[in-house]
Amino acid sequence: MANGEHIHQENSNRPLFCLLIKNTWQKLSRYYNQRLAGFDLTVPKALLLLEISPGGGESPKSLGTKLDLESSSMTGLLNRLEKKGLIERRRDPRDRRGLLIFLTPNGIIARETIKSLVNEMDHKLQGALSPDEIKVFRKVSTVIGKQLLSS
Amino acid sequence: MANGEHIHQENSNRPLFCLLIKNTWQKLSRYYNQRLAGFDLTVPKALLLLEISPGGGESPKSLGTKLDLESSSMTGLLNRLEKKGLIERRRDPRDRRGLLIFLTPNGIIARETIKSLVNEMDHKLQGALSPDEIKVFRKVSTVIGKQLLSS
DNA sequence: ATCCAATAACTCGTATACGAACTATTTTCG
DNA sequence: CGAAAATAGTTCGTATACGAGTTATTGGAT
Repeated sequence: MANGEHIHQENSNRPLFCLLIKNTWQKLSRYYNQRLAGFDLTVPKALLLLEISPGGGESPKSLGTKLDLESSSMTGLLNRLEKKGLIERRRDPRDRRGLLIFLTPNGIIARETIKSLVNEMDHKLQGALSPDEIKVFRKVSTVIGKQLLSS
Repeated sequence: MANGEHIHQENSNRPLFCLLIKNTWQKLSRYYNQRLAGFDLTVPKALLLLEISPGGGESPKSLGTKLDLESSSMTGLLNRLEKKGLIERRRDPRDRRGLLIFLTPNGIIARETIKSLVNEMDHKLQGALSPDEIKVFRKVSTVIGKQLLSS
């Protein structure tokens, strides 16, 4: 009886946190990808485009920090966006190791489209939930992210 | 002024829902993967192993439904687990299109290890949050998942 | 000045996931 | 019964992400 299997009152019905979050992300991702497919875009590409300010001039490193992506992941994403003619890589004149990323005219257009599309979807989600619920959800997500780093 | 850009009071500082959830999942995933690496496992493999009851005898289809994975994704996962000697595929005698999945003795051992490891991690997370917060978080996650299907 | 550590980006190999197309069965129906 | 539709798994091509290792460049320490 004291063998530990009743110490935490068993997750019985509840799915593991891990699976819950994985599934939420997967569903959200599929949903967004469907809607972005018409523009020949995907969630990661769209999120990156949104992160590049129309003025441009940020390094892949800096963008990767904002999106929490490794540099090797950035390289691939930037390659695909460059091939589609939405962004441009330029050498950083002040540090020739680095690059500066700029949106092309088409990239700027795409970004605007994505922006309203994603905002609309965010808004729809918020309509289905109370402000309090959203607040708690945001807080818990943040806590999870931070909590994991310190253990 | 009435041009719509102030209708929803701008997400100003808040990251988009999409990015928030993506980042939460990514961080969680990295964290779990690090801890599972010692067993030469990964999150998707671990979640699948947990889903196979020690008695076995479920089809890939059914397991895929529980994990919300396409059959093509299941094939790959099962291949990797089979190669590692943790599961076994058997023909379903009652429907020769189908398969039945069983844990090997090593698979059963691995599953037990994962189980306590994952429960422990779940527990730790729950310790950092209030029961109410967890409840709301679970609810919102569920709502998001369901909401997206119906639009 | 020179040598070594740090940094930015890239390459490579692997795992994950999807969708579309294909194969082998089974089921359904005319 | 026998053809057509449905179903289970697989294969294939693509996108994403990681980590380890590589190259080029910069910066620091001596």
